[in-house]
Amino acid sequence: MTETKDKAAQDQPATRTVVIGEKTDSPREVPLPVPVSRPEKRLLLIDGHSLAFRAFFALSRAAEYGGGPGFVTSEGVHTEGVYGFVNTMVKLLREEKPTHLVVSFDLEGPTLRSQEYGEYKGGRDETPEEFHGQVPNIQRILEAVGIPIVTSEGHEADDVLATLATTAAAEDFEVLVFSGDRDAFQMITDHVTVVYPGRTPSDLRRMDAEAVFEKYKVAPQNYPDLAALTGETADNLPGVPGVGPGFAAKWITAYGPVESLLEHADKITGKKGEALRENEDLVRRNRKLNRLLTDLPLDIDLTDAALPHADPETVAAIFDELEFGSQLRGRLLDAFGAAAADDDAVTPAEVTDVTRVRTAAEFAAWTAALEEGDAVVVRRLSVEPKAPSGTEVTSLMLTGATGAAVDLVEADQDLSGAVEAWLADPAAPKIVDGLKDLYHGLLLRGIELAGVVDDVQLSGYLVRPALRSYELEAQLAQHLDVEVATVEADSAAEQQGQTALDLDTDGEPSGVSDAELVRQATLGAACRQLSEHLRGLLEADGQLPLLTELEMPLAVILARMENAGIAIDRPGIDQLFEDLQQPIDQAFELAQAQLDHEINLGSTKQLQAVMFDELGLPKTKKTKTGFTTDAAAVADLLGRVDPETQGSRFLVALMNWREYSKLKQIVAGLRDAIAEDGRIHTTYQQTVAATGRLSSTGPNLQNIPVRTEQGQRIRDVFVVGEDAQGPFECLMTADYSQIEMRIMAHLSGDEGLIEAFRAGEDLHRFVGSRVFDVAPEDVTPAMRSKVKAMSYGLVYGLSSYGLSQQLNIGVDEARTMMSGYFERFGGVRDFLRGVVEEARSKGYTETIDGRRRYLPELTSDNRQARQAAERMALNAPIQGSAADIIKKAMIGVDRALREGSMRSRVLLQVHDELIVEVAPGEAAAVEEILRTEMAGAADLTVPLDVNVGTGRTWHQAAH
DNA sequence: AAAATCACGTA
DNA sequence: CGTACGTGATTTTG
Repeated sequence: MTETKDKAAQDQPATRTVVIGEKTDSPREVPLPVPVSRPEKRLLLIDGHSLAFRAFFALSRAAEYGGGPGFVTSEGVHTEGVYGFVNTMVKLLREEKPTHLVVSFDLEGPTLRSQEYGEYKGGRDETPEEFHGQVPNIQRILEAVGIPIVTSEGHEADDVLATLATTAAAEDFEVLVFSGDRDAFQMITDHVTVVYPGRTPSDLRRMDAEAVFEKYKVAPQNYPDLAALTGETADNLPGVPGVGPGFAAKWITAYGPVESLLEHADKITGKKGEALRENEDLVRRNRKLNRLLTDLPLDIDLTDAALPHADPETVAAIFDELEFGSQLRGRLLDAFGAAAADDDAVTPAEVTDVTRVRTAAEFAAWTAALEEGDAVVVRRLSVEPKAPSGTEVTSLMLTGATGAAVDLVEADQDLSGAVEAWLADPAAPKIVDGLKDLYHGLLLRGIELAGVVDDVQLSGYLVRPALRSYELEAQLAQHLDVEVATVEADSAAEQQGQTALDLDTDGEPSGVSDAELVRQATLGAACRQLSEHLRGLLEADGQLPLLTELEMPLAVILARMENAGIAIDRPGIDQLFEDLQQPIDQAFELAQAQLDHEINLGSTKQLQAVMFDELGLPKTKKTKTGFTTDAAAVADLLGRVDPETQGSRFLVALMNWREYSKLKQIVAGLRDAIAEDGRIHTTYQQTVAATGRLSSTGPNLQNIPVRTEQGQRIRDVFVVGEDAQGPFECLMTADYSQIEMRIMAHLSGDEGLIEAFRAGEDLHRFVGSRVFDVAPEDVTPAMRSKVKAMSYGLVYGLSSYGLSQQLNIGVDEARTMMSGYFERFGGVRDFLRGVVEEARSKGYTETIDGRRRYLPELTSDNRQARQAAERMALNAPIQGSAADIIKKAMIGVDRALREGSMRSRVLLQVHDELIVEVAPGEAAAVEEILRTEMAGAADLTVPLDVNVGTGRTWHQAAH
């Protein structure tokens, strides 16, 4: 057994020193201090002018390249520097996570240095006209956010920063200084690090003593000595002619800093020595000028520099004036909302007792040490931190009270057998972090997994279904405020080397370092805590069954579906791809023929210029960047212009080009996704949709075209395939008919709707007859389609305006229609109202089975945000209940297929549809199962109607 | 190079 | 000024 100890303490390198004045009588050791880390007391100091100026030039140049108007408001105010400043500041906050922040600016007027040396910073180009006024705007933003600005009459920002850095370091702050002036390097100590911008202001480098020495071969405190010798062009300080940084560093190493060096100037031979002796005064003056002051009397208390909470409204007002977008605004507010909140993160106790299990005996010993009934956390232990889904599991970290790392690839038969038996043992409780992926990854090795009692991704998703990520570390931060430090890059690399050696000598498994093992075991332990925490929340809200009876069983089914994939007709898809090229070319040429210059039909920007300027077509709905050219707008324009015009011909060509290009793009994507087994294996995302739906990626098989004839050709290349036992008989599709409207009927209890479904009539005809007050047989197709649009629209929170747009009718007519609808189906209206009301007071909506969606925006002061949340509140219980129902159906279908020992298997789910690959002779039984299980998945006040079809292809199987 | 925007496919 | 998604091309921003 190998126990690893926490290496961090041993790895602390002794402070390096460098010697200067080697050739003098009194050589000195100068330390290269190692930066301290004070995550709870980290002060960021920014040289405001320096940052603004760099940002200004970077963005001016970008604007010139782009040829666009760049950063100018409609009033002609330039904002390059302001934008760049805020952007970089936010980036600094995100990356460096300071707890305190101060910005310093130079003041107008003379400084000590310019009095000393009239040409100081002379010879610079005039400050560009456009830059004027940008610093005051930056200061207004800083004031609005509440960030202290410190200046000092007669001194430069760098002196202010140096003074603050010194004061703060004395108070044990970790200080980060953002400055584009290399003179700032002299501030570097163990407590002070300079963040120095590279070519662009956002390319930031942390310069500590080591980095300065690496680059200039002198310790930071001697950087000014070096600069005094070489001169500083930016400050208009000439240096000793012919002396560059190389020689300067050599001299300093040999003879010490400027004063000492000049005393020994006679010892330096050659032309350069001569030059030095001739320029002694110059060097002394340079050294005097570049010395930063650290004792200015400043009027600031560092406790006032704690990161403030920005007031969104004040920020919004200034941003509006400067015409900045919402992205930057959001990031700024995020930085000042989030930064203050996460500074008290807890570091969990490390699990340092980790065994690299190599034999079955070792594994038995490890499992024997487990407490009876205690769940073990099982996670992938991969070298690649983010392996794509559907990759084999090669190694595992098992965390109980202690950790066990198992390399499944290197394991001998005995060990494999023991581990596999344990993994498959339903009586050995396990907690996982991503059941579907783990199950799938093990399945690829033929390993069964059972006994899983919790998946923290799924429980996290049920608790908070709208998070961006359910990655373990994100959830630990979110729920437990726990942070597990990453392994330092160099110590990791070092240890990698060690294990690589081990591998050669005594067959050490997996190239994972000891430090990384400790980290992974620690994450495992934290994962169990998270599991307990989330379980408590789910229990309290009565949502535990959603986890244990819905999402977890489903994860296993999804893993098998992903693993199965769906067969593709190779020659068919190749043929289809080729066939699509000709109509694309033809449409392109037709479009091109209407113009006198080349066009890229894929460029919205070019399309806008062509359509609205050159061809003079009427303006469409506005988008953020101009006018829309989307399909609805193009169709609308086509109906309004003379078909004999260039404009009309162009639009027709554009529509065709888009249709065929889109299809070709989809076909290309599918073709590229075909695996070696001739099948496409999508990945289902079980934790992304806020409503509880699944989604499908890589490729998305839930948005394969179906509406157009060409689209159906795509569904024809999805074919019945085979498995190890031979070919299957056919594909079978089963879908719910109008499931969302049925849920609406159930939830609303509206008698009219319920009657419609119970009678089994055509829903839209039935509703149409009520709304338009005619007999069902007198409902015209036009009436039917209007009613259909409205019924579906209601599920999405459609407004009368939206309905009028959709149906191309007046708002008045739409409004009349809607009130007519609600008059006949009052239950629907009451339900929709009630849903929003209840969600507003409770803060969340619920599906029939209790799946929640939180909508805090329902009480927002911002009307747009509030109304958007209201629409989500209308839709979430309906869409979410439908999602729950088909998930239950999938579990039922799977169980029934297994109980019947059938070979047929579910391949795909498309929200309200299942696609099954049917084995020979099983078609009738499978159809029966699909109908029974799908229809029986929920007990609503209306029946669930299921349509089933079969065929050799997905298209043919549709009904 | 990464992020945002637009457009468009599905339920 | 209709919900929920994912993908790809182009443009913008850095």
